[in-house]
Amino acid sequence: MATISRGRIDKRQAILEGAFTVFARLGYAQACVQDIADEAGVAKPTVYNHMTDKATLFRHALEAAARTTLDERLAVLERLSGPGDDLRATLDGVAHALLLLHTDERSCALRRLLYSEITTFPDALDIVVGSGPHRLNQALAERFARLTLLGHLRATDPDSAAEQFMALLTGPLEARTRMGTSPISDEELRELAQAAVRTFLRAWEAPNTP
Amino acid sequence: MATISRGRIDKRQAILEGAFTVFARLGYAQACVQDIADEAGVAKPTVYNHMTDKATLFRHALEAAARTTLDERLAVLERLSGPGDDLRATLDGVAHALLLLHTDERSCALRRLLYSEITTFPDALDIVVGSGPHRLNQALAERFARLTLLGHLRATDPDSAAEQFMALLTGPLEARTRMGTSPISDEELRELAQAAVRTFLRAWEAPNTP
DNA sequence: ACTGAGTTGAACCCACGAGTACAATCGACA
DNA sequence: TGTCGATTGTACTCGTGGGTTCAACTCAGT
Repeated sequence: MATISRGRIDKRQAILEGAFTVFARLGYAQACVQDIADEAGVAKPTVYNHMTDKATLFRHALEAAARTTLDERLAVLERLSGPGDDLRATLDGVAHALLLLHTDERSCALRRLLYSEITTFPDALDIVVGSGPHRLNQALAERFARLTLLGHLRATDPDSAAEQFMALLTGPLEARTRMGTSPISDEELRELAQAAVRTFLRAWEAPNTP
Repeated sequence: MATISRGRIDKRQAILEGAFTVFARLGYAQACVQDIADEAGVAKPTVYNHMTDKATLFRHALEAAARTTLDERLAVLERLSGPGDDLRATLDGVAHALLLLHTDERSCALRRLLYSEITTFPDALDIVVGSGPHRLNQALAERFARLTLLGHLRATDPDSAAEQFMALLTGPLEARTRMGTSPISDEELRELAQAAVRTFLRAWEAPNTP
């Protein structure tokens, strides 16, 4: 088992990472197992030693990548726990960090893969998003609810607030980065974050701030 | 030429439509030309009579579908030309119409295809988006600029306003429709539209409305 | 009826890639 | 050192699908 045979550095991990890399570069159908094996520095039969199928290899690679990016984002949201004296500055920071993660190579590739294979792998969305945007929105809504209790935000639906915050943040990116295929400067990212926060606060900030 | 031989109803059109249907259902790589020919009610060599290649067939199918959906959306934006006595009601109507188009089968399939093949067809984005979101944003920004002159909207960047309006509108959809794979009720669509317009106006409406 | 462009069905060639078989090898552990 | 399981390279089978060929056919326009 992978957890015991540590003699040669765990091949399974290398296979999963290589698989994600190649799938991200070529898409599911175009990627051939030999390429993946090469990318992982492994022989083709070894791949089939660990994964029964190209399809399950794909699923596992997706799952691993999704878990990684979700954890990164949740970590960023932690900053909203400490209330902070300057709400706008805190939100700006969080927004910028989220945009950085959102424009990450890994993240873009994952979204592309999900979009592309959603028809041939209907369960891929459950694998990835089952712990994806939903959990993220939920966590964000939780923070917003707390901010509402502290009198910083309007006392309306925090779920809707979280939904719209993420929309304001990531929506404009698609057009500007050509769906994640062209890079974007850090300044532009920072401006986008500030613009999103500005609009968000104008609409959601509690009217009676002392 | 296709413009002359009208004897048998234009095959070219049937081929393009069939191609888009099959590509949308299976993705580029999985779709085989025979399937497309069957879908179009045409023999395989006929396909190659009109299109030199599977790749160019793909490009032309994308282009045709993109032109269609763009025209539909631009038509909706026309409603913003007549200023209208009730801005919110007008925006609600436009937002709802845009959401309907955005959740259309054709539209979702086009987005999926674009996302999936953007790496193997880097020029696909130019074909589609060259007359896609950019032109739409531009048209919307134009209307917003006019509304600003009429004193309805804040006198700030109309481009940014258009960008954020579209983001507020379409962003929440992705999660709710599971990337366009699960249907959404018309009521929910209407609520989403109103929520987006509410937030948008709170942030962008001119402060001194008589 | 004659011509010619476009269409059709069927068969064909060829490349590519998933998955397997096998003999040789390596590394850990007794 | 000897044994065992995992790994490796190679070579193989086999299905699939892009693209082509060709003879028969259909339907204008004359």
